[in-house]
Amino acid sequence: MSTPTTAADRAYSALRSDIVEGMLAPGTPLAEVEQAARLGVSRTPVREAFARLLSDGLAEQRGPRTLLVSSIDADDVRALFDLRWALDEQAARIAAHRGDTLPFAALATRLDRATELLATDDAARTDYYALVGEFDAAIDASLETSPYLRAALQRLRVHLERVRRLAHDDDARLLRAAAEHAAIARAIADRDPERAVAATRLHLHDALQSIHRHLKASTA
Amino acid sequence: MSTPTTAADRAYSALRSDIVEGMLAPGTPLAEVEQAARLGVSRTPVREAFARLLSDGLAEQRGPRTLLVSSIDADDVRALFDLRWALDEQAARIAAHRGDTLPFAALATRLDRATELLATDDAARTDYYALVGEFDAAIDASLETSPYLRAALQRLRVHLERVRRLAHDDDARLLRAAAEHAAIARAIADRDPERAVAATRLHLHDALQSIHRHLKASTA
DNA sequence: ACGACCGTCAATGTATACATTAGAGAGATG
DNA sequence: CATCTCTCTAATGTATACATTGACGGTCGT
Repeated sequence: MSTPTTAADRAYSALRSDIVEGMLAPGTPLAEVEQAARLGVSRTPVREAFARLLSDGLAEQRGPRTLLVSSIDADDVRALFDLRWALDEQAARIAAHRGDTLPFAALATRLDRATELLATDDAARTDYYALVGEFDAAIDASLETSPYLRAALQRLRVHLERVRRLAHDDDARLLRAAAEHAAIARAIADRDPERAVAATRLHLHDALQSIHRHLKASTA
Repeated sequence: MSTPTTAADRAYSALRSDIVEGMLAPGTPLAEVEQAARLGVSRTPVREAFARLLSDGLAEQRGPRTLLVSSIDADDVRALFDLRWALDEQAARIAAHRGDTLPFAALATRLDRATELLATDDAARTDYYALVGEFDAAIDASLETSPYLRAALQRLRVHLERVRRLAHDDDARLLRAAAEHAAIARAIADRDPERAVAATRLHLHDALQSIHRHLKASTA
């Protein structure tokens, strides 16, 4: 009962976490032997993990034989949002059309409550991020009949989490983000696709601006 | 000079082609030993190829240890278009904003000419598909600064080609498709994002309808 | 001193051997 | 006759050995 999953899966999860959490910094070379030793497995599962990271875009190839942790800068964020805009908008539209209204209604109220909490207690960040996670899960559930879109969204989210760690939201931004998320959830709960799309656009616009402000500030 | 690429790459390309072209039918089991023997390499590169096919969505897992060529039916097509709609629309918008106008202007005229040709010479199918390929390449070129969107599009196109082989366009449809494509190209060449998006929507709507008609006809 | 060229070797790419397990099929049982 | 279990095998998952190549450091030339 020690290894419920395969070694390749564990290697992948470990590396992926290390990259997303910044433990393996962008630009770090990924060597099979080194990681195999670190993770306590042979090169074979590590190799498989590297292939998946490459397909995720978490690693990139430089030259024919060297793999690096992929870089992520302000320009990547903009490029990421070019895709996110398309996917989130469509996801919101579909969720409003065919999603289960109940979870979104519940999330809307909980997000509103979180807005109040965040105003007073700044330790509620974790709760808010957990709520966003639930929101994403609710979106995924609504996309049961759109597996391709759902898969694209899930691939995207890994990168977005990386960005989130890079550009830590300030409290004021978090407050507005919660309100924006609540607006999206409510529009979906009301089965109003147009409003859901509009609210999503608003959220993405603000989120991108906030991130860019942050990155510009930390670069300068 | 016999192997310019790695064995894993060749195995992947071969399997991918076989799946897209229908030589490996949906539902066919993919066994490492069998494919290794067929392709004349060891299991290792085949294994790597399988991993990539899985991440492409060209193969799917049934149970913990069996891989099948992924199925594709009318419902998959609808799901595929849920994603395609989002991506193509955004791509058209961005191409109209920042793309090189010249290639699109050239493509527009060539597509119009193809429309005339298709009306008389039905052997011009190949030419038309080649033009669409060039159009896609021009879109990709316009997305140089949006690599995430471009990557998502490229992943999607493999599946679309599979659909195209599944539901062969009839001549009438091809004619309209060429005209619709020309309209998109012209809108992009004119740097008119809104029109490009509208033309894209029109094209996708018609394409989806045509495919569904075809599939319903062949199923019945 | 700076750049191009080249040999070394360490890391990758591939094959194979070993360990493990899922899945097909025989047999038993209701 | 269907279903369930159990076995057994053949395939996968992993490790390792072998082959191959390109990244790095040194040398040479200018």
